[in-house]
Amino acid sequence: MMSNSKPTAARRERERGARRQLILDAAKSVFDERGFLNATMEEIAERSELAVGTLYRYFQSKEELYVSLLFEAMEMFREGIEGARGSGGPPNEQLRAVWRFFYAFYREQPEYYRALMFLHNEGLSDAISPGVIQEINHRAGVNFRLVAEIVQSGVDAGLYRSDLDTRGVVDVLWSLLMGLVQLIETRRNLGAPADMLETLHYEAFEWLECGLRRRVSASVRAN
Amino acid sequence: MMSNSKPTAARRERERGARRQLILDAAKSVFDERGFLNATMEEIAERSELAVGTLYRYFQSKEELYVSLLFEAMEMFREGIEGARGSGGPPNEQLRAVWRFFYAFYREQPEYYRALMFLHNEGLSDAISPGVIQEINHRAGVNFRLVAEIVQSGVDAGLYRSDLDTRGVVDVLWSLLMGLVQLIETRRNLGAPADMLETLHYEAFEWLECGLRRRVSASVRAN
Amino acid sequence: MMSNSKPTAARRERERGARRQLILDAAKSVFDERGFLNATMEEIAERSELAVGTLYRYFQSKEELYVSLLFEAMEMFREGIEGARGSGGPPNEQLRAVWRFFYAFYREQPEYYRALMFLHNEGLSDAISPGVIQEINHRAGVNFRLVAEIVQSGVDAGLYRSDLDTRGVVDVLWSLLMGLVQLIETRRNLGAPADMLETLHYEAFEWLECGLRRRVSASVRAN
Amino acid sequence: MMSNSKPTAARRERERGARRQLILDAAKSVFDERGFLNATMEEIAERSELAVGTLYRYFQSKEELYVSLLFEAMEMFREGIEGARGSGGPPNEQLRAVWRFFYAFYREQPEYYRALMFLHNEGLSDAISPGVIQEINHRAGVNFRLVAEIVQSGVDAGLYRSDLDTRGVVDVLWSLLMGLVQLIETRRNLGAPADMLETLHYEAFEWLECGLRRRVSASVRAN
DNA sequence: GATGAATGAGCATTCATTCAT
DNA sequence: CATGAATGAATGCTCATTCAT
Repeated sequence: MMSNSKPTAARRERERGARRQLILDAAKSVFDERGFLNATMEEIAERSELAVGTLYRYFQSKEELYVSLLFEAMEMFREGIEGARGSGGPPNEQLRAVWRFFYAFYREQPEYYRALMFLHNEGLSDAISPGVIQEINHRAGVNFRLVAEIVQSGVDAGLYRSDLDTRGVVDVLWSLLMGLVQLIETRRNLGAPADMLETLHYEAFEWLECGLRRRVSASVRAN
Repeated sequence: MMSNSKPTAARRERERGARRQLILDAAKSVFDERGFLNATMEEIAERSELAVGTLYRYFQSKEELYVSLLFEAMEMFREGIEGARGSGGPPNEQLRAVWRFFYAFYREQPEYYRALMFLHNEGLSDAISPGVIQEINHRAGVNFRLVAEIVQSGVDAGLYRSDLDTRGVVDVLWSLLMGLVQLIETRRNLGAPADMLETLHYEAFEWLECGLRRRVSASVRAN
Repeated sequence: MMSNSKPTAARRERERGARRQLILDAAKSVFDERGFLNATMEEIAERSELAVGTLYRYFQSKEELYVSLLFEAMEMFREGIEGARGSGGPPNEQLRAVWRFFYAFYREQPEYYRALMFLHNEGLSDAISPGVIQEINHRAGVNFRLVAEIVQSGVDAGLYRSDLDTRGVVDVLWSLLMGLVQLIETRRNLGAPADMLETLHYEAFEWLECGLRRRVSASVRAN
Repeated sequence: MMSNSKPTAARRERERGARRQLILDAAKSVFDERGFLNATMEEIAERSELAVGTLYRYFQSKEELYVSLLFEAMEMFREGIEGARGSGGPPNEQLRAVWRFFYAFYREQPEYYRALMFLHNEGLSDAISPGVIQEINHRAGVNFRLVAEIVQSGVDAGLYRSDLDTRGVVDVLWSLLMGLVQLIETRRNLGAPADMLETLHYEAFEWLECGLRRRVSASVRAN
């Protein structure tokens, strides 16, 4: 019976988590609407119905708040990847499913991709606590590893070349994804024709995936 | 004959061009050192030994000045691509040479890549005159077309699949390049291990290029 | 009999005093390290292992906490003065001993001098409870009176001029001390040469003390 | 004839100086009313009818603006000292005149004394350009030297002891002045009786000055 | 055309203090 | 009594851009 001897501590923990999420939700909507630079901490505070100072009790800086959005994004990535992996199909199909998920996720939540690109800013780590950076690195590592395991299972199944650097394959897949997103958005930004992302996205995968496969007989070589 | 009826006009034109270049050179060095956000128009003015106001007679805004750096970058890209194409080797070698050039150019002038990524910023066109955007689009189009012609020549030579969307191939190559650069720089930024760009870069091309080739006999298909 | 009718009350009193001292000790070390402006109540709370709110149950404000450090400083002054007085030497030696003590105390605990100078801030009394101000005034009065008694004993012994305003003498001594400290620290702050405090301090006393003495015969007068 | 070839440059220089003085005047009145901490750059801007940004084109920081007030204060000190020196009286009278001037100046412009005490703040130099610190040091040096020359002339006249460290004498005089000001203002601040500054100020000088004099015959010595 | 002094809106961040538990 | 999360007002400073000369 003598259970929950510290009811306050537990509730506090819960409330802290809830409030943190409240801020993150407000932040997501503001950053989404205005972009990082034009977003103001004041608006985030208003939208979360908290005081500005409270935001800073949960996040060290505007940058840290922005980057913290990636925690949930990466969690969703993980779920998507595990979903693709758990589908039970052959490894190449799993990989294709991951790729499709990446694309679908981008269409649904493009702002997360902007936050991902934000990580590219030099000197970012000055504004963010080491713990957050560590967490980002950790989650990214987990996700990359999950996809690498799919590739590895393709190798094990004799489907992919046995000399593949599976981690490198994932890096390349990810790079291709981010690069495509960037290209398409840049074109739209500059008013250049930017159609066909879907097709391009699909084909790019096929081309790349082809290079991973084990050859039964040589393909045509010009030299 | 050789009409020099307007010597002043000609000289003026020349001086204007020289001064414009002066500004661009100063801008490049400042943006390079400080990044776009931390660079100030005042420092660029000082370094070009011109007045701040003069900068605005040549460039509509800080953004336009930054983006204008891409004119020369794209010219260098063009030269690199034409160099690869003029090497006389087979199309796949030409393509590989282009890819190597991209990499080498990044190593030498990484700041141009940052300016390229800058184009991704939403709402950028508000700060830039249409002419500049047009010029960027034009030059990009030229370069993409040049590479696409190499791919096409590969198709014509029976080396690449005849159903290739050559323009799409170039988009994918370019996306892969930019994505890799971004990934590597992000990792460095976050203190994550970020070695092996060179190898990765090389392999990524091989994998991708493989998917472009015409198949003599089918490779292993799992399903 | 030994009434322990209110053991809790007594213990409470003791605990309250101990906790108060705990806070003062933490405050001293924080103010010492950071200075008044850069010190935060939060850090003081952490270092005393108490909650921020608790600090405010003992001290009305940050200012009051800072100024309250002077209680112990003034107690130490009192001990120093009484030590000098109890040495049994002639009054002028006692006075010199006081002066030496002032100097030694500054060398050991310069932060107390900063708190003393802090009293100079206009509008300070708004942030401090009257009781604390009263206590400061009281202790200062006691100390000044003690020194004044030494001067008076010098007068009584025929050593010092009989028309001396002994209280004024002490004011001047104290002012000279504080002024010297300020001058030396300002010079150090501005990177100006600031040597010789010790010598200066010593000589200043001799010059001043000389003016207090009863003249047996006139000294040279120029006019 | 060909005179004033650069009238614009000259006028600009003049205007810059005038505007700088405008700011200093506004700053003096605001700092005077509110004290350093409660003064805001915005109010100084309003009162000088300039934009906030303009203030920062003339002064690097709020601190630098405050401290720059001392330029004019020190100039007034210099004039006062030279006036005392030029009075033609004997050295001790000149010194007394300097002392009286110090006192009068404090009564008229007590805010300058607060700025002088401000120099005591640790870490001040971080907020002030080296040039300003240098200038402060320079002007202070000039003034101290001028007073030291008076003392020296007293020594030369056989009035003061020949073993005097004249520079030290001035340091002590200055310290005594600042210490007295501080003591009196502290007392007023704490509601303690703080009368008699004038008398005290006068007597302090007499006592101190006495110690500088050459003795014709020994005064009473107790030991 | 060139100049460069002036502009001034805009914003992240701090921290002493409160008060519900 | 102790707690410590929440508050939110308050402010120094930047810097792209303009425009009178």
